[in-house]
Amino acid sequence: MGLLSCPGFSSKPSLKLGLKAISFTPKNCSFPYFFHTRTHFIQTLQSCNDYVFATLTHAKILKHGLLNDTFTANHLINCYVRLQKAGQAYQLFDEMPEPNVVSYTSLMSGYVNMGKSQICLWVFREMRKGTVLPNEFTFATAVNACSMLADLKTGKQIHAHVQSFGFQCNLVVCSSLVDMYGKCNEVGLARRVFESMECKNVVSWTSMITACAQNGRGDEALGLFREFNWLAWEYPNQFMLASVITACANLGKLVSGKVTHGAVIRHGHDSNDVVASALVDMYAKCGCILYSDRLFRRVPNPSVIPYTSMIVAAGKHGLGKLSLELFEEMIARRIKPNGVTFVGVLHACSHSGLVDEGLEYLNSMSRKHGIVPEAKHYICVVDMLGRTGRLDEAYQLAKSTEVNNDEGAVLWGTLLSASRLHGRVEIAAEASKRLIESNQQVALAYVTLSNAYALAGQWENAQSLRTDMKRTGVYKEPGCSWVEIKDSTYVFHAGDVSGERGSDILSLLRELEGKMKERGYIGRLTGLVFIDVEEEAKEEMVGLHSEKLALAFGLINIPKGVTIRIMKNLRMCRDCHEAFKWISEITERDIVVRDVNRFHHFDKGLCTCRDFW
DNA sequence: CTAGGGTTAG
Repeated sequence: MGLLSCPGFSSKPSLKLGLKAISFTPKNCSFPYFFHTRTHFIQTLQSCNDYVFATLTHAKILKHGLLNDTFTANHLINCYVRLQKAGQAYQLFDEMPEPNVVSYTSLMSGYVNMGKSQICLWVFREMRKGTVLPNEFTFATAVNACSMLADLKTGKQIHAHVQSFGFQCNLVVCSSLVDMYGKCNEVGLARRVFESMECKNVVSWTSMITACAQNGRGDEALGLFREFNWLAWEYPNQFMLASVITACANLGKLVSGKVTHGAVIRHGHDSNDVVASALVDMYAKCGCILYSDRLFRRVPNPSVIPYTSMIVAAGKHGLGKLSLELFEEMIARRIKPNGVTFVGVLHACSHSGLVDEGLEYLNSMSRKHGIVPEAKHYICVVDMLGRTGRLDEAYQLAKSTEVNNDEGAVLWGTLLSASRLHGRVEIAAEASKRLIESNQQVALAYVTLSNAYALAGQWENAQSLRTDMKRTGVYKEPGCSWVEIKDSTYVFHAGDVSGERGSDILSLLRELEGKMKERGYIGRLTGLVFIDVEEEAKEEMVGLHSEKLALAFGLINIPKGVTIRIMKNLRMCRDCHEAFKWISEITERDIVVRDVNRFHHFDKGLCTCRDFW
């Protein structure tokens, strides 16, 4: 046993005094001194929240010769784990003569809680080499490590393991499996585990709802929530509500969002930070930035999470200055920003044309805040430079950014959109090449590049790309928009004016355009440029066309006072936000604009930021 | 003694 190697007490003379030294007097000892039995040690360890105290207790346990006792040592491991002392926990574990399943599991959960899931899995593998058998706690922890890492392969292996050990009916193990599959974007597999469960509780329902909400299946999430409420076995808690609000946000369902907000208040979760953040985000995504602001201002002591949500919300609405003010306010309050906060700040700069400020913030990240910029930050900056037309800088930065395959797709897709927007064909070609090579967003790469060629008047190139696409069978799935009116959803496909009331819609759009012009808006709702090479090409060019159709459709059919929701393909920046505000005023209706697609529908048609700058 | 769920971005 490496007793003396444990830090904090190796040189303490009292060690040599032997057992007699245990009769401390209250005078020279500020902590409970009446340690005669194992139970006392354990009670002390369970309530111990101080590292020095833990070390002292460790020393005493050692003196009593209780360190070889697995039960006592396990408590000590847990104590170190609670104090985030991975090194101490591991050392102690390593010196145990007979670690049992609890020792292993405690250590594993310690690593997961400290964000070292990889090591957790290593401990698990080590355990499997020995004779100690895992139990349901061990599996839950190992699965949890896989979800943190989004490691589907290992997750599946452990799932198989779970079955061979007969834990496939365990509530907690299954909940963590549902969560793991959700985090790995495998909603189908999550659902399968969920359906197989004989008994479910609020946690397993939350895992399933979250799996849907985080994978673009908001409707399914809301359906599950409805089902859960209908069963009425348990009340939804703050975790579940936060996920449901996220689902509403992603669907642009303002009314459902408000209803959920009501449930939050009824169940007394309105003081919860994360719930408040989800609400701030939801209102912003549903177009109600004023509600976001009001809500945010009511959070008593906002942590980094509500601040970040609000920074992002303001940025989304083109209120870059407000985002930056919030950031500075946060710093002044000594709240530490995290990586996501900077994504929000950079994103806000990007969408308000605050390029120099944005670059300054990027530089300050590691210098002032000790956060090393990652690919996601560089992607924001590439976007920011690209939007303003500083394509060469954007390209240089993109080339020097280290990315994995997924990040690469976002990075080069961002650059591709920007170069198309500014007619930089050569950079567009390079970006498309990289996208196609990485085997991601291939159709988008083809279509966008082809459009870039077409815009630059290089028709042969545009045409040959189209031919290539046909030959290789690459197909761009057409996008669509939808508008929800009461209980019905009306779906529109791009460029489709052929509907029942197509001509009505067009004439109404012209009328609206006229009214907007009167108020000084210089954009156009109709008459977008078609560069018609193939049918799918239209989609790329007229992404917003369908919004306008949806909008017009709504205006024609809906009586006053009904909420119209228009979704898709729109990134809010100052000018388009204004435009919609005007439309909203003119028509006396709430208008909610939602972006459904994850990738690259920046600045189409109405939302051209160049005009603003 | 050890276990599961929530926010923010692209």
